[in-house]
Amino acid sequence: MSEKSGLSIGALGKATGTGVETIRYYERIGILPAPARTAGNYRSYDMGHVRRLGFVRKARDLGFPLETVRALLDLTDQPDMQCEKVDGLVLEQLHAVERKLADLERLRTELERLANCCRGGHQVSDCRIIEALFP
Amino acid sequence: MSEKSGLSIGALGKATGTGVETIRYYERIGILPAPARTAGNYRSYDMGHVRRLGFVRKARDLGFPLETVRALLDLTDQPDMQCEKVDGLVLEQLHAVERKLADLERLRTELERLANCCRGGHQVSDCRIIEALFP
DNA sequence: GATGGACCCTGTAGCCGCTACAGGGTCAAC
DNA sequence: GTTGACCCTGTAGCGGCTACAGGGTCCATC
Repeated sequence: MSEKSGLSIGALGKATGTGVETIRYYERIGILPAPARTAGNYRSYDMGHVRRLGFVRKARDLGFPLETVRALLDLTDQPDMQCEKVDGLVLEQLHAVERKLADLERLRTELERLANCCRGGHQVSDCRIIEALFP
Repeated sequence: MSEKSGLSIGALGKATGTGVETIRYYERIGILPAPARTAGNYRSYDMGHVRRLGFVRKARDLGFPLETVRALLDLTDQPDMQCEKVDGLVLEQLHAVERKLADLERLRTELERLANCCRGGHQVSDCRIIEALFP
């Protein structure tokens, strides 16, 4: 992989903390453009790919679904657009996270109650957790 | 569906708030035992099924993975066992929920920061959100 | 007894975002 | 020339459903 300083898929993976299979997957679904190939048919990535994949990783780490990542990438490809849409996508994701947080907090409360209603030492036939789970 | 007062799959679904396809799926993977059949090959459920599926629904609503639900069901089928295992499974799920909560809270903080660093009115080429997402 | 519509049956494929093979090819070092 | 690390394509699997397609059954109404 030394033709004109391109990165191999493994090197790109290391540079961005992404698995090789994931990179190929991103290419297949059009998140990452297909790179040039070497004579031996190896993928050869440039710095644009590193940057783009880094963007994808960060957005994914923030929980953005791939479709939203795709939309964000489309926006970065149109630098003259107004950026309200970017803002909207981020707020939408923030609200999604807040909804999930609220759901999980309810869940935690329920599970704490459940855990406290029986602390072992019984037979299953007598266990209040099991009782509580039956409707 | 009036042979000996059995419930049809649709009736069981309504009684437990479960989709018909989901019930068939639970049967396929062995979460719900296969019921009797009518002369016309319709599934015919009894009160044991209603109770068991209700249990599954409640556990699923609490976020228990199906494999854990299966383990809980196995325990209810052995009423003479000590119930420490039940307690353990609940605590494990509680901890899983707490881990997810911590992750999501970090995410929310990040997203709030991101949302506040640009409030529209720019061009995408100038947008600090996009900037912040590039590594 | 014919018809219509609501329900049911099986089997298979799709969703998301990867991940893990199988069965091969390529490349650099020794 | 042989090892061993990497790469290639293609396909299948994960969890937990959900959505068909292409049929069969049941019951009420005419």
